Amino acid sequence: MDEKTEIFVAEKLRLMKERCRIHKLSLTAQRRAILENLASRKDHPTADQIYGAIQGRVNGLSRTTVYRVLETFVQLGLASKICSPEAKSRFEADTKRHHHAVCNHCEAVVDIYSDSLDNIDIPVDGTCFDIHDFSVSFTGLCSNCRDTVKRVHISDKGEA
Amino acid sequence: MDEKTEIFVAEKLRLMKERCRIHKLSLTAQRRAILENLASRKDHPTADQIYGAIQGRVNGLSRTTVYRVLETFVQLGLASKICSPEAKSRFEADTKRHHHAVCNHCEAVVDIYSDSLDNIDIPVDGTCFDIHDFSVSFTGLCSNCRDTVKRVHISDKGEA
DNA sequence: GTTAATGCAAAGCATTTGCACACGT
DNA sequence: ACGTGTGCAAATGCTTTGCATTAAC
Repeated sequence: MDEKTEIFVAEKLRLMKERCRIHKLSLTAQRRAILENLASRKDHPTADQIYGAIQGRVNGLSRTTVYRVLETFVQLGLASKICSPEAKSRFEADTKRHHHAVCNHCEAVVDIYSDSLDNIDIPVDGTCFDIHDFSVSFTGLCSNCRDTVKRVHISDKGEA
Repeated sequence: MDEKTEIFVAEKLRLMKERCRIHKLSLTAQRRAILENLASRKDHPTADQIYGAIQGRVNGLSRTTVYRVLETFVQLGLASKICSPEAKSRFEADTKRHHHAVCNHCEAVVDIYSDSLDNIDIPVDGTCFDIHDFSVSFTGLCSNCRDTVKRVHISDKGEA
């Protein structure tokens, strides 16, 4: 683990303490271990992969706890959840390029058509990825839910 | 079903016949019914929702077939698969805005950081969606797989 | 007639839930 | 002490698989 990662992990742990205090959540060994593992890796692990990585190190850690703790972290804005292609899928017949907006509350998906989104500049980055296609995913509240729901989660995107 | 949808469905069916002929796949009643249902709806149904919608209309249709046929459609470029928030999830500790590239072959996920992507113009469209955040998802081949794999699937994005 | 597709039932994973016990504050 | 978090085991839900049957070309 390089120095940069160590600093990142330390900062995450600090932030967790702060958020837990604010929301009156306990600082358990499991939460610490899970956050430490997640923050120190560069891949995008599933709950089960995190469980596999630390089950030896935390006495009697259960898979259930990993699932629950990760969900808590997402609520606290300490982690993000991204979806995986092997997952439960939705389908659509429209195969032209277009984009989606997903409601954080009711999980409705709406299509977005936009020339400007279709033509964004694709950055040629260092990963040597051979890009075939792309799409933009928006998250937020749909027109039905925006009036009903005050606040969906506690995250404060953009910092730390 | 309005006229525009009817035309879309008819065109999809035509395309299916063509693709099936090219790849020597059978034109079964199930495939027709599933494509017809998928193409005529504006939502983003799960396999199960499609099954529920047409199980009465096709004699003895099985859930398994719906799963298999949808997968075939994706391979043929007749449908797209999008991931759903209720699905198998991956997590990451980085909650700053960034983007992802997912390998079509090994399903690896790599992070992409780019100021230009972070600042794309968000179209103010007619859906009244209250957008909280967004990210861009790229699909293609990662640096490992690009050399190994010739062609991942048969889709030809951009037409039809 | 051959080859491919379907249906069924069972298996496989990922994830969630209920409840008793243990831990953090 | 109090309330919350955890572990366990069982349940749930989505998806896949094996194999015999049936249908398409």
